[in-house]
Amino acid sequence: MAVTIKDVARAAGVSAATVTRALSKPEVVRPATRDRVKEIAASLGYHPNRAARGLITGRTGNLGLLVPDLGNPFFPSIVKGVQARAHEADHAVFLADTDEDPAAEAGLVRKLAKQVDGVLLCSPRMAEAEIRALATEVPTVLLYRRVPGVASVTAEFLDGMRQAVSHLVALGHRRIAYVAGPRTSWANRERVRSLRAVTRTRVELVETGNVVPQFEGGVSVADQVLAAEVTAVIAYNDLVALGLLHRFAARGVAVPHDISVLGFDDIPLAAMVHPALTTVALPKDQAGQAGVDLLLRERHRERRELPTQLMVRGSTGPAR
Amino acid sequence: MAVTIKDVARAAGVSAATVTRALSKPEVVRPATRDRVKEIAASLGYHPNRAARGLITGRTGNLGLLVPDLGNPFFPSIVKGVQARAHEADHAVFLADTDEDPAAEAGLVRKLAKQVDGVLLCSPRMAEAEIRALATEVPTVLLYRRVPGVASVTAEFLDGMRQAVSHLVALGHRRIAYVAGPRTSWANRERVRSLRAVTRTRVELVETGNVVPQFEGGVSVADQVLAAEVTAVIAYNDLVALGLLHRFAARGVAVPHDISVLGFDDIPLAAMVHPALTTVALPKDQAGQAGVDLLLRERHRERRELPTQLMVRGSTGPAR
DNA sequence: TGGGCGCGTGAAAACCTTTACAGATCATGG
DNA sequence: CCATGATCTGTAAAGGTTTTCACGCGCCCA
Repeated sequence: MAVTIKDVARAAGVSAATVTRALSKPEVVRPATRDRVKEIAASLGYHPNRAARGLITGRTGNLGLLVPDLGNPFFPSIVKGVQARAHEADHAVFLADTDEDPAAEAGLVRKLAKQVDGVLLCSPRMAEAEIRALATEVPTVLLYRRVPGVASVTAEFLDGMRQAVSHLVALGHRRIAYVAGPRTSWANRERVRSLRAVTRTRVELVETGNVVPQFEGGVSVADQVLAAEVTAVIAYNDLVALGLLHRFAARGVAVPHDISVLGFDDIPLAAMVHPALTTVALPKDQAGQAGVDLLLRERHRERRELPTQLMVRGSTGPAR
Repeated sequence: MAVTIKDVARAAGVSAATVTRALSKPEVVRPATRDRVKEIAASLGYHPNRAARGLITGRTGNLGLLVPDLGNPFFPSIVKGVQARAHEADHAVFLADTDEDPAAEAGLVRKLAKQVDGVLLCSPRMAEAEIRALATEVPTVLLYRRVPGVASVTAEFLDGMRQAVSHLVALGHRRIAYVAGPRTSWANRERVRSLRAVTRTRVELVETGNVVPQFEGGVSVADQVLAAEVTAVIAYNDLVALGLLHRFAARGVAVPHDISVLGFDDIPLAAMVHPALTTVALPKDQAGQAGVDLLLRERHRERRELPTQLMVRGSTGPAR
């Protein structure tokens, strides 16, 4: 079986207490003893059993991370950021994919709650009350969602939207469509709000119905967008924008000549297609890292808002 | 604090032993008692502390999953499959992204090893000897790699390659390039092997140097491929193929008119671009699920090989 | 009516670690 | 040389759960 602290203690001729001290607070044990214990522990390949340690310290060294859909390349980027920072801090991360199912979220978190020091909820779709309840049960940091009293990392949507609309306006666009994401998405509501604030007088805004935040969502709503006779369209996210692009191409609509398309997120894919997608880049790595920092430093109510950046590529051009 | 088994026991007027039995082996406790305990446990929101349970049972209810790069959409698909199956079996999953760094892999696994019932190594890049060593320390299942004596889930590369080459040959291609992936990738070696076996006499094969298995890898090697004067190119994976497509478009090379492009994996993205990518679909969800099954059922030496399927789309056509 | 059996339950030990507390050792100053 | 304090180490309890063992009760059969 695995080597325990007792094995080390016996081999070193000391008590278990001395072993644990030698390893976790070296300054309180006599140097000679400490070195001997450390050496023996190493030679035996001893690693403290984290479950046992967690039982007594109440800290597990684990983090939970919830994402709505790993199939959307936006989320893997965040996961990578979380991972990197968590591993630096010697924490492991539990990942759970909720498949865009709001009902599954709370249950998954509660199951994880017992074995983590905190959870990162990435773009959670559940109700605000639920989140608030959860936050009282386990240290919680929200990524891309804001709930009063709960720590969060978000991006400057308003500024991002301003950049996007200014860009389109400068290109002569005066009638713009917005393809809305999931009703349950805070980010979607936030984008709509920003968009309305930013377009106010300069631009006529056409809002479509809500779509699933995926390629298929864009495909399915593309014809409606064309029928709306706009010269530009802003999509809830890049995946939806790519869906639009796809359907436009199929219908022989030239981008950006006939219509300009603008996305949100800046997933790696956005730069790979033809025409490359103009999009508002949101912080991903940084958001993940900031989230972990907040969690580990126990900043339970802090809010961080990271900057956004318009990436101008080939899918936007002068209005027809 | 959290609700413990004692709270439930007290509330139900029974001992802790009865509570644990009512929940984990319901058949041994009197129905009336069992139902009452279950009801009270539920109303109190009791979930056993997994650390404490793990301490005594030696099972943690956790799985470890290692992937080389979550940024490659192939891996999130596998992760989703693993997740789904693991959650069904009431297991949580630790995810670790190694960033294509073979040196980091073993260390990450060893850190995880203490707190999981087993690990899934997805396309591990480390040396075979290292994997064999790891497999003696912790139950291990390999995904998309084969090592003697270690359980694994792979795909029928040979058959997939046969489908791909037959397709190209039928279209009149006689000189085909292969863009190789990482030298450390078993999948790459396997693809080369299959390709050589399958092309033997019918086709002249041109192999390029190794590239990173990403979009950039395809971009960087595209001009070499053109210089090789082939009529078709098979890429290590879809991402590389998309890189080729991108560079070809930039150089004004028409696909599939001037050159046919064929990928491997069938990531969701492959169907979203123009022209859509012809590719050999590898099982992703199923591979993940099969891996979890092998791990949980303790089939420590079993091998499973899942079928592959050529997806013919727009990027392949008759040879010029 | 009494012995035995089986079912259902409780008490206690075990898992491995950390930590508060107490004890031991040693040096120093009186 | 002893008392005092400082430094180091050991003992024991605690954390939440599962499991073994034993006990009590009711029932059946002789």
